[in-house]
Amino acid sequence: METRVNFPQKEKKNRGKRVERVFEVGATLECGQCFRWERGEQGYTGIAFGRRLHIWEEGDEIIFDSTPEDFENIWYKYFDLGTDYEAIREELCRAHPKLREMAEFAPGIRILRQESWETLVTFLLSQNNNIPRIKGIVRRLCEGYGSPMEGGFRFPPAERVAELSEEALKEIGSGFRAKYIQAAARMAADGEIDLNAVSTMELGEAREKLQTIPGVGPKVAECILLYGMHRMEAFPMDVWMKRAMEEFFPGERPEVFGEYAGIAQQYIYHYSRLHKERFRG
DNA sequence: GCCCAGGTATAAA
DNA sequence: TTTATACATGGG
Repeated sequence: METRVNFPQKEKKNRGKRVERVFEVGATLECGQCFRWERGEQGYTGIAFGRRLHIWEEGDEIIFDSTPEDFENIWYKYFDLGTDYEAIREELCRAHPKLREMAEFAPGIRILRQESWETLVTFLLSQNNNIPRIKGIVRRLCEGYGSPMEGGFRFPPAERVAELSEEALKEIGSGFRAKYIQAAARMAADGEIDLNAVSTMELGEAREKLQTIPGVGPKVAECILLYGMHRMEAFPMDVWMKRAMEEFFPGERPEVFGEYAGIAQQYIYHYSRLHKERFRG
């Protein structure tokens, strides 16, 4: 069963034939915020919240190969379809004109609402690692220890991961990060950290709490807040972001972007990766 | 084979 | 408080 959702392309006034997309599937799923989506011959396939989805673009339409129930209950929220990104982007670009040039490379990028536990684990794996390899480790973790479901495996819950030995976690290729995953799982399973509670804490308090998890530093904490708890004011800052910030917004702090700093960050990050050579130092 | 990866913990300056 | 180094591994 398919759910067809129309996202009309809009002619942007005063800018010739440039179009504004409010949802670009590829940019959204390949901008380094998620690790369980695979590109196929047509579109992408992935699993989240125990459901599998095949999604692709057809002209102005986004096709969700799912039941209407799953679309309403899961994917609508997962892809944050209730948020008006076009309005936010316009507001951000008006306040920060230099951002406009960068945002134009991925105007339809969206911040996913991923599961917080999965986000914690995948970004623990991200440290000093690369995206293809992170995806491989996550896939082996799910295939080995996630409960089987139609067309794949669920992401294993903290209680399940907490049972695994450090050796078992190394066997899937996590390397020195195995001990971090194990500690995080135990903390989450024991209730030493309540991710649900953290998601609603005041931002500074939430950052502090997340960084009590071994292996979670300022960057990973920010990724968990933005991608796994939908705190839009969070601003993950890696080496590429720092260079891009220095060039486009010298002397500025992430806070200048306000309550939607996370979206601004995503435009800047995407741009800096498309222009690697420029920011290679 | 070599280089590097959406960083962090730890030690040293 | 700032700066340097190890870390496990395999994709490119």
